[in-house]
Amino acid sequence: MKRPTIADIARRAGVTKSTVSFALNDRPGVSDATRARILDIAREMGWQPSRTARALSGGRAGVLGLVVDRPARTLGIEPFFMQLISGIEAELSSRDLALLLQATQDDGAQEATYRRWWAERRVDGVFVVDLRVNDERTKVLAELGMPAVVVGGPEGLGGLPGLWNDERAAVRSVVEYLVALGHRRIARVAGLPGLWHTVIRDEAFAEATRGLGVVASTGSADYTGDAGARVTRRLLASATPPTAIVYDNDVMAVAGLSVAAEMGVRVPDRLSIVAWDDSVLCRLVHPALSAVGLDIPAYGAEVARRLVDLAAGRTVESACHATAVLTPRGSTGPAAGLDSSR
Amino acid sequence: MKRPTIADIARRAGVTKSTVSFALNDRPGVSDATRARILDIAREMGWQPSRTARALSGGRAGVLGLVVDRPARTLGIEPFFMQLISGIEAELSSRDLALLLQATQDDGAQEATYRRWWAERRVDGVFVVDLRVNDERTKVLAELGMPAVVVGGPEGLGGLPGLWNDERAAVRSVVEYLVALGHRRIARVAGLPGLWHTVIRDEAFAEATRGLGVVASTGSADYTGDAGARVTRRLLASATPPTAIVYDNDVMAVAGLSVAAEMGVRVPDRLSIVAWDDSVLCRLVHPALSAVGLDIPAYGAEVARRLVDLAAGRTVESACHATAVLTPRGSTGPAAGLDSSR
DNA sequence: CACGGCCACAAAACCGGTTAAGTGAAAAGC
DNA sequence: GCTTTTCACTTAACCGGTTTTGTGGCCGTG
Repeated sequence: MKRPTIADIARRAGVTKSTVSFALNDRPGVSDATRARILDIAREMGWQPSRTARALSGGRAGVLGLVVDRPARTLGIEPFFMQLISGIEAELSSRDLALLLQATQDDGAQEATYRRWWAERRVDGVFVVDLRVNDERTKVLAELGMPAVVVGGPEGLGGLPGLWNDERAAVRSVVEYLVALGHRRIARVAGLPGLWHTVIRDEAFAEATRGLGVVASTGSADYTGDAGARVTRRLLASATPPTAIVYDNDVMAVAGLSVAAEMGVRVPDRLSIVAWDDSVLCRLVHPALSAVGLDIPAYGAEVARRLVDLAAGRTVESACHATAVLTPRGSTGPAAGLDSSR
Repeated sequence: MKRPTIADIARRAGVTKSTVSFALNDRPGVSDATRARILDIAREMGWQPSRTARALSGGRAGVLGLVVDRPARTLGIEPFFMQLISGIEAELSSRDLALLLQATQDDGAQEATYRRWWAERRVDGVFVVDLRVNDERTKVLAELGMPAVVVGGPEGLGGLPGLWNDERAAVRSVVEYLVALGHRRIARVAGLPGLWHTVIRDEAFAEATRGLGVVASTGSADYTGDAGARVTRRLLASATPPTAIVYDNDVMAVAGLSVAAEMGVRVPDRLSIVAWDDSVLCRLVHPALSAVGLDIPAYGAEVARRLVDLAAGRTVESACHATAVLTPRGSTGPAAGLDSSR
């Protein structure tokens, strides 16, 4: 059987489409008796509003978009995204909105996707992730006047509202924790150099270690296990290896742990490891990794709420969401070696 | 500035909407000169078709849906889904289709989502993942007449077309590999009991080990690291511990490896470990895990092609996609202990 | 009693496309 | 030379809602 439309209901109820529409949308101008009758008929016929018709008429699609720019094979491994997505999802589905997902290969394709989506009126707004230094996307979005919320900040937002976490405070707490354990040679394995994310943590790390008598070094990687392993090997093979390494994500930290095992460097006796982005992964390995984490689904939900507001025409301010906290586990301990023997 | 519509183009070109529509859709009935003029104007004005208008008029949404039924926090950790999704995405975006994602909490919600999407004409079809024994979803989808392709099979498809991998052959190859290495006590740590996936592997494992003088045992888990660790502890603490364990996913295998390290059971000297679902995770740990894997993005792409065909009204047959292959790495080796000393 | 206001509903336009049916003029056919 | 066909385009309906404008009857009021 064909799906019922408001015209079908109108015919059965002996009224016109508009009356049915008013009744179904709880708007004044319909008598209680007629309204009740229409609602009954609608329920009986199993009517559901057509999303497309509403979208065409109302001018809003009821869909928010997310473009993720990672190669297919590495996309899966980082828990961050799926957790963010499921947080966003939970918020959206409770409001009867949908999430449109697209995985692209490069930044240019991402901008093209934004343009197309907006021109096609396919989405009411987008989430922007992986904010870069001098990010072209913010310009495109501002130019289009497309509602967008940046997952990140506070720098480089390009006029768009953002929601970020206090990276500086988190970095500081990690450094202080390690220094308290006696570590004086601390290395950091950073994520992709172009991301604001990385730049902010770089600065915060330099800042936090300054004046504490700490020899800080930063190695550049790209979030993949291979890069994390490579940098770790180099660090551990140096004449004065660090006694603690902080990794910019969990995947690299796990890779670093494996390299340590492979090179016979015992964790945490000889080397302490701290991972960013706490996830199941950190508790999966032995020893379990001390990690800096936060409630990512909650973060996603909050970001979603903001984009919903923005798409509905309300103004949204940029804000700091939370500060990630360190959960010490088996991979960190007192510094060993020369430093502690003094 | 407002987005241009075909009416705007028609006005500028001095023709009617329908002529513009014909011209833009490469349909006959328009002179070459007029067609060229219309195309020029459309390009100049930056016209893009409105998806919603097309969807309303044409009856198809240009969207395919995927409902994933995992708790937010565990969703992220398994690389399988993101890889599947990105494979699907790659295929869909090349055809200008979109993927609508929804994460639900229970199976009932999933059916409700299907009904709602279909009633709202929001999607043209759906992907069905995590097929269960006696899966209610297949009934609902058949009842709705909603195009759907099952990621899995060949059993329990409930009349829907499916695309699966040859689990039996893969299980057999793993068992034969381990037996060739001298293993006679092989354990399997299975995934969620309700999934067809699991049932088929259970049977295949029993079948493959039969008649080879192998003592086979299967422990039930749920894909989480915690469950994998728990079962592994139980297995290794028994009087006659297995010399090889096959895990139903990579996460549990990594957890198992950690438990072995924690209990002082050396891998692969005392225990060989094989993971299902090969991913970066397997190469991240030390020793790297021997794993059974396949090209999941390619699998996703093939599934997507099938659903696209089905949604376009073409008939689609169920089929076997591929057989996962074993990649031996550092976690497997010759069996040690009593068995090899004979 | 004439008037205005309000109520409940009808009529119709609109969103931006697609598509079936219709039309006038030129080209083809006998 | 007249009919028929073809071509190129127009008219108008349709998809399924929302929203603006119209309208007739009932009400209260001075």
